[in-house]
Amino acid sequence: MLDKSYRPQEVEGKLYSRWMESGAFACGRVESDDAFTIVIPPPNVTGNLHMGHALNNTLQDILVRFERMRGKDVLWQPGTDHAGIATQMVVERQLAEEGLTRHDLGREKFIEKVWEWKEKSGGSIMGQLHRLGASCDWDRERFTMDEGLSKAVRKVFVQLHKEGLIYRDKRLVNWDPQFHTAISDLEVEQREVNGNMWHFKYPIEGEEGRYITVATTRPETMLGDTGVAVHPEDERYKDLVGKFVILPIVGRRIPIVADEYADPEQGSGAVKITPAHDFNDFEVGKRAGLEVINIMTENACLNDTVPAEYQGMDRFDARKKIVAEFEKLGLLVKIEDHPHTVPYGDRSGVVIEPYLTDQWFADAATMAQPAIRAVESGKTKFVPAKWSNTYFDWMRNIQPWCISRQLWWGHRIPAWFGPDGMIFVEETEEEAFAAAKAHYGKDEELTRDSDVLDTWFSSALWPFSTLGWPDKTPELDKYYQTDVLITGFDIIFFWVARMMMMGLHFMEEEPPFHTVYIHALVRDEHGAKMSKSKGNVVDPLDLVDEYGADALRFFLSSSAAQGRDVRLSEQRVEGYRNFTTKLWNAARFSEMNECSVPKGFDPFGTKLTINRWIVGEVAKCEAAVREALEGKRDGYRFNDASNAIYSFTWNVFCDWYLEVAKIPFQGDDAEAKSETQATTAWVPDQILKILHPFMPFITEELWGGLGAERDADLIISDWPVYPDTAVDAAAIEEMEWVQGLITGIRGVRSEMNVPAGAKIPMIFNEGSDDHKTRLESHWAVISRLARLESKVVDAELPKGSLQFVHDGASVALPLAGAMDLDAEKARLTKEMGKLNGYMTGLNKKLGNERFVSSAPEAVVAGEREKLSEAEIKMAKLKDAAERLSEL
RNA sequence: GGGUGUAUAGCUCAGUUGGUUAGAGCGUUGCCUUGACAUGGCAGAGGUCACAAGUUCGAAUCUUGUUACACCCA
Repeated sequence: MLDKSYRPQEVEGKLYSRWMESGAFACGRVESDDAFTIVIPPPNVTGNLHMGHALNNTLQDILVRFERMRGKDVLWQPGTDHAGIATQMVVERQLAEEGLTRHDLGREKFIEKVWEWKEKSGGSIMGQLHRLGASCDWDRERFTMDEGLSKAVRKVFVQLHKEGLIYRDKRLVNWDPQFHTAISDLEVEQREVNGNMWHFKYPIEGEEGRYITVATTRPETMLGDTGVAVHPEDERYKDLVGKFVILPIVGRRIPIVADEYADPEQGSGAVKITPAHDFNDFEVGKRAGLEVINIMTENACLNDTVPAEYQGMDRFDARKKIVAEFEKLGLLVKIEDHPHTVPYGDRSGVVIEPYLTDQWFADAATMAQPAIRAVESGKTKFVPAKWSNTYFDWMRNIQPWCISRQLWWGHRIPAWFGPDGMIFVEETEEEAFAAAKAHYGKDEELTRDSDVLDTWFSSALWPFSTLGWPDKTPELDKYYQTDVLITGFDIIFFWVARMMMMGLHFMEEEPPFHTVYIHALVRDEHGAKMSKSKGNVVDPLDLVDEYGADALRFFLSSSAAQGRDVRLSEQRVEGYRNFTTKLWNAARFSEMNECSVPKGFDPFGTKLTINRWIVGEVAKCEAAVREALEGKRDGYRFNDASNAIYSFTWNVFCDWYLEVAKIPFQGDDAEAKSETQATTAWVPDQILKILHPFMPFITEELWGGLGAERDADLIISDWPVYPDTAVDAAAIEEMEWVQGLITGIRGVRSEMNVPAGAKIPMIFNEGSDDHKTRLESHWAVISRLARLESKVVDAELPKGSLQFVHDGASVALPLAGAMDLDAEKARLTKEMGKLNGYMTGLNKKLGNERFVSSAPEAVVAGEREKLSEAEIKMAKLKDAAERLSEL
């Protein structure tokens, strides 16, 4: 006998271990050519499970479990990425506690330390996914720094380099002065700050007393100015173009140039040009042939190109000193408040410095072309489709991708420098030496590039590197192209775009997935983004502890409507916990009534209407869930799927079927009883199957706990397939009629304050023969659920009855002296008023010549039908009202 | 500044190609400890579908504009 309620804490761990040990999660378990593959968006190895992961992985698990039950060979590929900066930070912080820096250890020792950390505490998020029930193929777990994946990285780098798609260049990059590394545009956060605009006067050479005023938000960079630009059309400065200014403090003679970058409307219309420290200035400098003077060190302090008293100074201290100096010199015109955006490193949180260095770049613009075409042609489609615009926008304006990082932790760039600076890019040191020998004609000493690659470079290979590429493995053959990538919109650029580029380039132009499903952000209950600084972060594992993994999962999937953020609501999670209780108790009911599915039971050949009806409802529910999860129509609709199984289970099966089934259970018709017992056991089995992808734990527990003999765990059982004959439309219509009658009686009773316990008689008039047959055959159900004591058909109405109309028949509940006449009159009047409004609308519509002539025939006929039904109802209500008035 | 969205019941949200008396969950009100379940049952109240114009026989749904909010990019 089942306990009174479901206790997730006691079963989740046990079931998860059993699934893992049984090999249920493993790919290749079934012989099938039909593969279904999802690669997990690899979380940071330093990461912890947050709500976004919970949503992301719940959705993946739903599809994976669904397709697994449908007999596909499913691979859900798990793993983590090595998170260059984040991981290096974690380990450096540990070292700092011992008073050490990574430089004290040296590169090799430090990397050893990182690996130690990774083995000991990295990837804890993978274990946290177990708590959610994620059915990944854990035996295949990968890490972007694994040897196999590193081999893929080297091969890709070398090949792209040979194809000219990776090159070394001296360009301005986003420099993180804390981590001493370049970062990509995407790792820079533009923050709105309330800054200032300083206006400085620069004296014109040879024109005593004449100045040109420039405005800047970054005074300290003036030390690196090598020009002043004005707009070529700007009349104010036309005569100055070609002349020079003497840069204050520095004393450098720098030209005034004409360039359209200078905006005459902005400030004074003249702009100082610092090519080494500003992206726009760099371009102007290139056009005008200006000198490029780097004035900073990698710490963003001033270097020895600046006057001695500034050397070694921090950039922000220098700013103050420069401004003070200008003021002293009488060259400070004014200081304005000026809100503007400032670039910050998303990891370090410090202001990013445009910095001129040698870096490796990938030619993203070229590689983006096939990736754009793949989405344009529909080879890969985004769900919701609107995200393809975001993708296109970015891809069409893509900048060179800076792929080198001045870190120690990561894939070291396979490039070696010869004594003369010649670069040899090869997969191994031996090959590099061989190449050098071929080049120089003798052995030469080579130094390996000390930089590593951007983490996303290796993540971009994830859909094929995890399958064994560059080796031609059977897995690669079978599981690539993967099916759907499920991820958040925030990494469309970081990851999706780059996987597309790499996949298309290295996998014979086959994109890595046919569908990209972009899910929403999980916000807090007030709709605010969750963040550590706000302190509104909810730990999904706390919710799992309290309500069970199934409740959290169901909340997430039922909230995952396309294109809308998920607002966390603990109350709703609780509601889905209640749903598990409901399901549990339905199973208990089945058990208490000794229900089981006998051998040879044919659910589609039942005799009783109630059974034919519920079997059809099961089939309808299955179809709704399947269509929503197949994703063929409108992408994946997790909320629709969840809601379909939820409302079938609760509002159809529990609320109606189980109540109705009590009749045969308590009656003497042995045949009816046994058929209903079989059905009452069969339906929950179907619910367990259909619900399993969403709520894997309780469904598996009930599957094993209902005393039935099972061939296999639910997780690997077959998804149900029903014949077309499963839906008996006549049975459904009949039961809906019965339900409508019961609901009608209950409504009138409740509204007229008939005591809930009172059993009352019913007079049923003017019904069709079908109605009468139904009334007769379902009387036991109707009388029980509507609490009726007797029925009379086509009889004289006694004075004082509650009345309503059901499907054209008149239903009266005689209460004799017990009823409140005025209340009943008021009720009927209200009812007629409502109906009248409805009929007015219909009449107006049907009276409109143009509606009748231009609307489809079926629509017009439908409206006529509605009207005639309403007219019949109205006539009967009027009768009832008149009869009341006679009293 | 450019772009993309969103606006439907007190709250959170569904509403697929234009044809419903506009739905759900939560909350709320009344009744009910009825032999699966009070983490429950039954019934009810609650909406000018942001605003304005337009297309159409017909608009929550399509078009345009306005307002508010959100996000992305500069």
